[in-house]
Amino acid sequence: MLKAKTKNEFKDYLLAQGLKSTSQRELILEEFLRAGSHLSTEELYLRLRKKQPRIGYATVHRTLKLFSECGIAERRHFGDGQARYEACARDEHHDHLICVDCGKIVEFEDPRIEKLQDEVACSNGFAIERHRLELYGHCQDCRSK
Amino acid sequence: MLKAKTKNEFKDYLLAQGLKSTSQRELILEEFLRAGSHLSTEELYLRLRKKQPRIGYATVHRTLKLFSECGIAERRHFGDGQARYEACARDEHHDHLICVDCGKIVEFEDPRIEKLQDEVACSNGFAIERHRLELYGHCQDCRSK
DNA sequence: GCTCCGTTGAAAATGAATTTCAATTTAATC
DNA sequence: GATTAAATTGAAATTCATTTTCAACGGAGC
Repeated sequence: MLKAKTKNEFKDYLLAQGLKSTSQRELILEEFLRAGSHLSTEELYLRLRKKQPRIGYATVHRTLKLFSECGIAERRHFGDGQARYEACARDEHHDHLICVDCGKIVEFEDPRIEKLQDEVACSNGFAIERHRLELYGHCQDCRSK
Repeated sequence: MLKAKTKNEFKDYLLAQGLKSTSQRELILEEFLRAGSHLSTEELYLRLRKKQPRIGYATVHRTLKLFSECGIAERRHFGDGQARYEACARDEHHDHLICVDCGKIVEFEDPRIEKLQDEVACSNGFAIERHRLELYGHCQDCRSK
């Protein structure tokens, strides 16, 4: 199962860095994987509080940072002022469609676009490391309301 | 001249909104147009202070907000934690190449990419309003160092 | 000039992200 | 299981950019 694999990955990372495995870290990873993507620190914190009211915001924040350091999560900004974290499968990449009305986020990937990006970068003398593509608009549901 | 046109545009906008034309607003627009794009509030504020030491940060901030309301400037985030404003020619659009080493920002546009974006959005039921495409990498200069 | 009302600038407030620090917990070692 | 060194936790404080407040000021119509 994917989640179990990710959990092991995380433990390995902690071990390798001389960091410790704690009940909070396990709980946060568990909930992060369960909750689905694009959560803000605040949102994850509130969800966690329901299960473990004594957990601290700082711990959630630090643990999410750990996740992104070890490649389990990626930090993103979609323009509402909060950072959001999404679980990332290794070696995969996708971009986002964001509904400006309801906030829905849809993931997509398109190799043709990626190819053109490389082309453009190359002709400007750049070697691309990463990119960000976000399409903002109105989703089907919101348009038919 | 383009700058003069933009200045008139701004005055018209102020008039239309029942807002006032002030020496600060003129000065800020002047310097904004002179300074070239992708400035943060802080950077523009510091430049302005050299010419008019009594100008306030809040005024610069509010005026930049005005610019983006009336279509003279666009607000962007490139991931360094500060908003940046760029002068925008009407009906034009471009994307950005950002060097992760030296911070250089290069603008580009590619209709082929735009077309594919529309395609993707459409097939997901979205009507695009705007998009953001940023390519992060290493520029020629930084790679040859 | 007078008056109304928008603007300014300094300071305070906000909001998210991050850091501090004393108390606690982990995990390696005895 | 006890000891110990080092990492972690959570509450509170801090930081940093952004935004708002408010009293003094200034623009524009009368």
